[in-house]
Order: sequence, then structure tokens, then C-alpha cells
Amino acid sequence: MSTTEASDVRHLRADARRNRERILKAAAEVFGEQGADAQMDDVARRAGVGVGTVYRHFPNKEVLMGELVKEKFAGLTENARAALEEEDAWEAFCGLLRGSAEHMAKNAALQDALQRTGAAWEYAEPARLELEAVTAKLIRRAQKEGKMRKDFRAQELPMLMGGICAGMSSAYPQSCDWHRHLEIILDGLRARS
Amino acid sequence: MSTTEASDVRHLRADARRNRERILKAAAEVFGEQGADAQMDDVARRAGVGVGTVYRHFPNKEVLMGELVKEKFAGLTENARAALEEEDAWEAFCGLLRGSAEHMAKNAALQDALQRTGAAWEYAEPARLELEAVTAKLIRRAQKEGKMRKDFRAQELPMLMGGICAGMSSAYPQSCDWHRHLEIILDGLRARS
Amino acid sequence: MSTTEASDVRHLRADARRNRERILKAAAEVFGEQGADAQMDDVARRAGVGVGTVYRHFPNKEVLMGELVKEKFAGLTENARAALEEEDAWEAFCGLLRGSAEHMAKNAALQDALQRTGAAWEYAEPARLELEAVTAKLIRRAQKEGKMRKDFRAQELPMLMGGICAGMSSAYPQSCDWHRHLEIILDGLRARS
Amino acid sequence: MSTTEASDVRHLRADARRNRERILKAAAEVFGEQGADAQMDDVARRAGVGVGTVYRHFPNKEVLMGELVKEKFAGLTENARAALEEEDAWEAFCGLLRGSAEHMAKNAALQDALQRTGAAWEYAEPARLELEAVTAKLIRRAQKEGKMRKDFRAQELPMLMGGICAGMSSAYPQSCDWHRHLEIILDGLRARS
DNA sequence: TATGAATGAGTCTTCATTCAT
DNA sequence: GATGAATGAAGACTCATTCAT
Repeated sequence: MSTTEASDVRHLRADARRNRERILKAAAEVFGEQGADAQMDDVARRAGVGVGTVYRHFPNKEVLMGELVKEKFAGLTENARAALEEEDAWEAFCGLLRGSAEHMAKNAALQDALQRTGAAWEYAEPARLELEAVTAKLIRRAQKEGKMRKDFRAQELPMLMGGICAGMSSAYPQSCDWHRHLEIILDGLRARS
Repeated sequence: MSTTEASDVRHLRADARRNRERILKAAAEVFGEQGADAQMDDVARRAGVGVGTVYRHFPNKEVLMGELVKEKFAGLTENARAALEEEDAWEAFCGLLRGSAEHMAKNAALQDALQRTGAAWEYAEPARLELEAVTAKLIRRAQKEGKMRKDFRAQELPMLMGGICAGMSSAYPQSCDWHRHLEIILDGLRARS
Repeated sequence: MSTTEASDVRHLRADARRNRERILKAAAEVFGEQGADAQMDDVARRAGVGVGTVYRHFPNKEVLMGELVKEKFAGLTENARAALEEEDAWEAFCGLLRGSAEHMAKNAALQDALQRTGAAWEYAEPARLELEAVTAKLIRRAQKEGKMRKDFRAQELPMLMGGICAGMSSAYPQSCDWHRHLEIILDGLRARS
Repeated sequence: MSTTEASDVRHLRADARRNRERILKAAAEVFGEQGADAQMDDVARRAGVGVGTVYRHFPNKEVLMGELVKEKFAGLTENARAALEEEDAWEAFCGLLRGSAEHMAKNAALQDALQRTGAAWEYAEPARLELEAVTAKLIRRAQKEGKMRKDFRAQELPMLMGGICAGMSSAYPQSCDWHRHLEIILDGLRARS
């Protein structure tokens, strides 16, 4: 059993489930716009519910953010699985990273926010592991093709992607182009001819 | 003159200057350990002074953090200047980045903390520009040597380094090795043979 | 509609409205006793609620004091309207001033406190204007009766009343009798025979 | 002996006495401009001395303000004495009040500030009594002339003057003319024909 | 079950006063 | 005696979380 009883979405009544979705959507938006310091009240307001309702669905702020991470991982996992189907593993890998980054760029501040919430990650660990497993396969194939450097390991990917995301949130004086960051990383991962 | 009269460190009495240093040291430690959310009171306590003293030297939290960034930049600039003296520009560049990263790693959380403080950067902008100028020279030389990719520009360096630092703060489940991150980046910056 | 949705008292739940009243009452007492320097925490304690509740109802100290002024004006306006009904305008005017002063004397320190809060007045400006309008009518009538000096204008009344209130707060060595102050003023306003 | 050893100005060295004067002048200006909430540091800065020096001359803020009141009283007493020399006592009284008010108007905020400082008055009590004594004489004479109402007593004068001063500090929305206030009071004090 | 009012510990910042130089 | 750096007790305001309606 990978879900606790409380968080098992299937047992919820239809309206409760709808609320849950609304809250998650609102949370993604609000944390995306204002960072991790955004307030629970803002999330509630955006979702069109009372704070109490937010707390009924998520016991505290960290779990709410954790859920957001989990969802993010689920989406990425899906993409990764699709990438596994492609012919050229290296190209599929590159495409996966480009797509993921693009996806994350849409809510750069959220990524940023998530990065500082230790507890949220713990909560999303199972989802992360699943993603890692799928990515690992893709990486192994790309390495067998001879197109990716042999010493690269799937566990290192979050570190790299995290670095790219860090550059997205415009804290930087003249916010550079993260696309360049990604391409440099990809070049760094390419097998040396 | 780029400093206002009030904040000109040179005019301070010996003991006041010593306190100033203590406070900056304490601030680096405290923000390093607890992130940007650390409290001014903690900084004061760590420095062994009253809060009032912290506020006498730095009008508010943002300026204090800005000063930290400024100092960091100053140190990096110094290193960069030294790197300019070396024979092999590419190697010097690699060494500079490795050294800088090592330096930052000593206070990874501080880097992290600093990244979310927009105002602090503004305050340290002049110092940042100086660093950029020096690095730009080194990069140009490395490119002329034919060892660095031609399309890389000095303004992109903070983005890359920021990414590496982001990976240092152990938000990540099993904190990977940032040395690997750096090497991948360096490989990505190397000229393709 | 002169009130924003958020501050519209009518939309509050019964218990919230009760709290609002309690807070206003407590604020009047506390500012009355300790002057404008009284603390929000004291107001909260006196009202038997947490500070947060005070801030939920009034966004900051100034607005809270402004509300107090507003209420005071509303009360005075009511009295002024009643005075308009009386036969002898001059006597009505004298009675109004005596009543108002008596009313203010009950919380002389509050008057005093309110006098130094610029922003509070701004907030209560509409209420003040209404009061002025009503008083102006009464004054005009008293002047037509030939009992009040012709050159007196309603806008000058707050200045005179403020002066009387200033004398109420016992800052003075041996606090004199403000009733005497008022009578002297009234004599000064009487038409010269 | 009405002065304590510490505050006896005569024992001070020339430069110390000069500092004392400077501080008092600065205090009058600063409290006049910013009200009683002005800071001791501001007074010191304006006087061109360190805070420590201010505290050497005046043990605390209240005493400093008290000294200001004392000086004010001394000036008024002098004027009152001069008024005693005039032929027509009532006219002399009117002139005295007009002059005093004009004098106070130059630093309305200071008057205002002084009014809220209970302790300051205590300190200046002897000076106040002297002023009262002189004024009492003038009043008695004006009453004998038959030009001033018989029931007015010198002790009530501060209350009236205080009221006028209260109207000077521009707390009022549309700051009225205090000259009018004074004339109304004077009319109120005139003997009824 | 949903709501949003209430809570109060925690945060930054100020300023009268003291004291080492 | 003068200086101004240091002190730290307040004080205004915030926001995650709880709980009465």
C-alpha cells in the first residue's frame, strides 16, 4: 500500500475530490507566482474555498507542497515512459530533458519554492524513485548506443535539472536564457568523440 | 567615492570595525546554516552583540545579506584576477571554477539563501559587474586558445555556477556530488574536437 | 456605499461582530487611559481576544483609532441633529456644546490621543464633514436669532472644542475646570449687546 | 536654593555652558519640528554634539523638555512684568496674550509636545508659579478697571492658552486660524456691558 | 463537511540610555 | 569632559494552524 488511508483520493466524495483538485491547482499557481513564502490563505482564496478546507485535505503546508512535487514527478515519469518508446535513446533523452525543462519553466518559481522544502521531498520520495527507475533505463540505452558519457548516472539527473531550474527564477540580475544552460549540460553529457 | 560617509568602514573606531567583522562572520554562518529565513537576533547572538549593534552597522536584513554577497563577489574577483596570470587560460578557468565552487560549498546554504534575496543582489551589483569584467577576459583568452566553446559568454557564468550551488544545499534526497555537476558543465563548455 | 466589502460590518457573523464591538470598546478605554502610545497588545488583552483578532478587524493601529474618531463624530452628529429640533437655536447650541464636552470628558485622554493622529482624521473625514454640515445649520439659525456673533463659522468649532478637550487631559499642574473654559468660550461666541 | 548642584548653570565652564545652550536651542527646534517623539540622537546631531553630551547636561529626555518649558515660562514672565508697567491693564493683558500666542505659534509643535509630558511640567513648576503670580496682578488690575470679568482667575489662564496652542498644531483637517480662537477667548473674558 | 474567525508565537525594527574609548 | 558605539526591552504586525459555527 503506497497511500495512507487519509490521502487515498479514491474514497472521497465527488465534490470533495473536486475541491482537492481545485486546491492543488490553486497551490501550483500561487506558489508558482509568489514562491514558497506564499500563504495558505492565498491558496484557499485562489481555490475559492476556506482555509479550513485546505487543511482538511492537506494536514499542513509541507504536505501540500509535497503533493505538488509528487504530481510533478508523476508527469515527468509519464513523459519518461513515452521517451522509452522512441528509437534513438540519446535523442529521446535530449527531448525528454528539453520537454521537462520547458514544463518546469512554466512555473519556475514553483520549482524554486519546492527546492527549499526538505519535508516535501520526503513525502514525494516514492514518486521520485519511480521516475528515477524509468529514467535509468533510458540512460542505460543511450549509453549503450555510445552517444552518452558512460559515467553518468540517473541519480545525478535531479541535481542537473535542479540547477537549470534554479537559473529560471529571475533572481539573477539579467536573467539569462536557461535554454543555453540546458544545451551546455547536454553537451557535457554527450559522449566524447 | 562609491560608499556613503556613514557606511565607510575606514572611519570606524577599531572596536566598531571589529564588531562589524564579527557580525558579518556570524551572518555568513547563520544564514549558511538556516537559510535566508534566519533571524537577525540569531545573527546578533552568534556575533556576541546586541541586535541594536547589528542594526547600527546594517540598516536592515537585506543590506546585511547584500553585504555578504558583495564580499563573496570580492573574493571571487580576487581569484579571477589571479587566474588571469596563468599561462593556460582554459586550465586557469577550470581551476577558477573548481576553486570558486569549493569556496561556495563551504557555505552552500548561504548561496542558496542569497539566491532568493532580490534586493541583496541589487546592492551588490557593482561588485558583480567587476567580477564579470575580469571573468570575461579570461573567457576570451580561453576561447582564443581554442579550448573553450566560442559561443559561451561571461554573463552566462553566474547561471551555471548558481545551478551548481543549488545542488549543494542538501535539499535533494540523496545529495549528489556537486563535483560531478561541475565536471559535466566544464565538459559542456569545452570546445568540441 | 461608503464602506469596502471587507469592512462592511453587516456581513460579519454574529460572533465576529461582537468581537468587533468588544475591540472598539477596549480600544476606547485603553487609548483613553494611556493615550495614543498604548499598545495593540493591550487593546487585545482588554478585549479578551488575541492580537491577531484585532488585526483581522482593523488592518493597523491608525485605522483602529480612525474608527474611534468616526464613532465619536457619529455620536456628536446625532446630538447635533437633535439640537436642530429645539426652539431656541442659541440655547440648543449651548446645550449641544455642553453635552458634547461632557461626553468627551468621559474619555478626555482619548480626545487627546486622537488629536495627534493625523491619519486617523483622514480616515474619519466623511464623518467629520457630516457633523460640520449639521452644526453649520444650527449656527446659522442662532445667528439669525441675533444671539450668536455673526462672524463665527462652523469650521472653527473643532478648534474651539479641541482646545477645551486639551484642557481636560490632566497634563496641567492643577487641572482646572474645563466647564469654566467652555463658559468663557460661549460668552465669547455670544452676540454683543 | 531652587536649583540642584548638578543643574546649576553658573558652575559650568565656558565651553560647557555654550554646549548647554546649543543643546537647548537644538532641542527647541527638533521638538518643535517633529513633536515630542523626536529622538535624542536628533537633538544631539542638531546641536553638533554627541548624545553622551546631551545626557551629561540633562539626565533624561523629560528633564530636557522640562527645561524647555522652564525657559518658555521665564520668557512669558518677563513679558508679563513688562505688561504690568502699562497704563491700561486690560489692553496690556490683551497684548500680553497676543504676544504670547504669537511667540508660541512660532513653535506650535513644541507646545504640543510639551503638553503631553507630565514630568516636564513638574520640573518647571517653580517657573510656572512665578509666571502665575505676575499674571495674577495684571488680572486683578484689569478687573478693578471694570474691563475684565470678575470671576476669572489667573490659574485658569494656562488652560485657555493651552487650548489655543492645541489648535495651532496642524492636526486639524483644515487648520483654522488661531487668531480667531484667541479673540473669541478675549471676548469671553471681557466684562459684560 | 465547509467556513473563515481566532489564536499567539515569532519577526523585524526602533530608540532611550549606558559606558568604553 | 566629550564621543558615539552598544545595549536590549519594547512594539507593530504576520501567518500557520485550530476550532466554533
